[in-house]
Amino acid sequence: MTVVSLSSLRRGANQRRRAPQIIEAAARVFAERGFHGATTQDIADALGIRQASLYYYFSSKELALELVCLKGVEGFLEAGKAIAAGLGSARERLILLINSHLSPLIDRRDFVKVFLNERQHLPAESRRRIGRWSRGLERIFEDVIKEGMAKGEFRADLDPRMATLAILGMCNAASSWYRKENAPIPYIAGEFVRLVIDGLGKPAAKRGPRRR
Amino acid sequence: MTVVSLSSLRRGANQRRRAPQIIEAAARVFAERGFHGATTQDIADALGIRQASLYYYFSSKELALELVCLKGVEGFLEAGKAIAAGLGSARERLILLINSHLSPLIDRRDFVKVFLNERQHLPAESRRRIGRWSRGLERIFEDVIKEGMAKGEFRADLDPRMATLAILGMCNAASSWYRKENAPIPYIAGEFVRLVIDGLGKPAAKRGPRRR
DNA sequence: GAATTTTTCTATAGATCAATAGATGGAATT
DNA sequence: AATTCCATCTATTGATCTATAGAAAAATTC
Repeated sequence: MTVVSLSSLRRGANQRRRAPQIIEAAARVFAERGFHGATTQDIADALGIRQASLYYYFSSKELALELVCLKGVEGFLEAGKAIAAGLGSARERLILLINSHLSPLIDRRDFVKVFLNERQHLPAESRRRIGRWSRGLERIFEDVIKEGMAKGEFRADLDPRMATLAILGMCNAASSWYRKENAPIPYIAGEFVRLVIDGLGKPAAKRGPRRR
Repeated sequence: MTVVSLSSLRRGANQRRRAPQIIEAAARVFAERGFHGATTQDIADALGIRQASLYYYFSSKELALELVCLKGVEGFLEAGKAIAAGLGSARERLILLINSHLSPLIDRRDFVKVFLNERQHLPAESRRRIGRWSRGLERIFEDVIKEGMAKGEFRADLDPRMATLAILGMCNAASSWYRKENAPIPYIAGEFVRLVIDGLGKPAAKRGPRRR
């Protein structure tokens, strides 16, 4: 009789325990040197193992890039959807969107940076898949802006597409300077929100109570 | 007696007549595939010549990148300095800066894109040189914003550094989507200006005449 | 049209890099 | 202690890519 032992149940679950570390090292190296500028040797060096040993964890350098990009996207994916489905005024939701779009930088800066800068080098299929998702996020922003225009929360003469691209560009750029500037993400998000909602200019009237 | 003929005067001036074309092809290929993702063969293919023939025009692939980046920077350089030295209110000058920062996209999109995305792969020395210039441009924006705050044209509670990074991020991102969206640069600049100055939100008071 | 200069070509060297194959060491399991 | 499984290693192949050398062709000049 073969008895299903505890250890045999665990089998497979324990496989490639170091995989997360490996992918994180890949993210770091790709973020620093770019996908094509980085060699598998660089990744191995960052881990203190031999180049060929990496292939125990991924079957190709391109797959490593895909894994890194996926982890870079996840952060946005989770947060964005929840907010899109949630409640609140357009203004409130835009604030949440900007915050949630910046927050993955806290603990996944390299993954996000690689996703933003290197996804173009993914093989065709996964690039399309990730591109589709990317457009989905743009739409979430755009829809909230349109809603705000329709409800009179935002100016009616906006071009919502331009506004979306402007906001996303602004937020995404943070991935490249977040390391050098040392401002905490919630602070950055706060400044961005005020800039996007109110602009640089002084309000026409004396600073009065804003509709809430 | 050797007479200095017209042709001998012209000598050297006529050398490498095709150089601008070669660099433009390099810009196109670097913009599309990234510096390390592009091969010299790709550039040669874009020109319909042999790979080795390129080395008549530049002595290394890295030098080609440098030439492309320089042409990508020039556009900003010229315009930015003139505005910084010019007259006008902070608001007016910021508007000019945003316009002049976007305008090189019209006729040098690939050069700008390569400068923004691939300058990190330049050899140390030229990277530093270009980095120094880049910080110079940031300062131009930041100084105008500070001036606007001091003169009461802009809100006093801004973080001028964050505002600068936000605006530059927004503008620079345009280099990556300008091709797909088909909006003319002056239109994009106009939308960005309104967004930056006034924000998305409706002014607190009824749309009144703004101070000019 | 001969001479000179500019441009492009062929051929190839030399280096780097991703990926495979198979061996080895070590931990866990029985 | 023997066995099985996991992780890493050594060694190497084959492909790709930059860059050089020198010949050939095309254009320009005299």
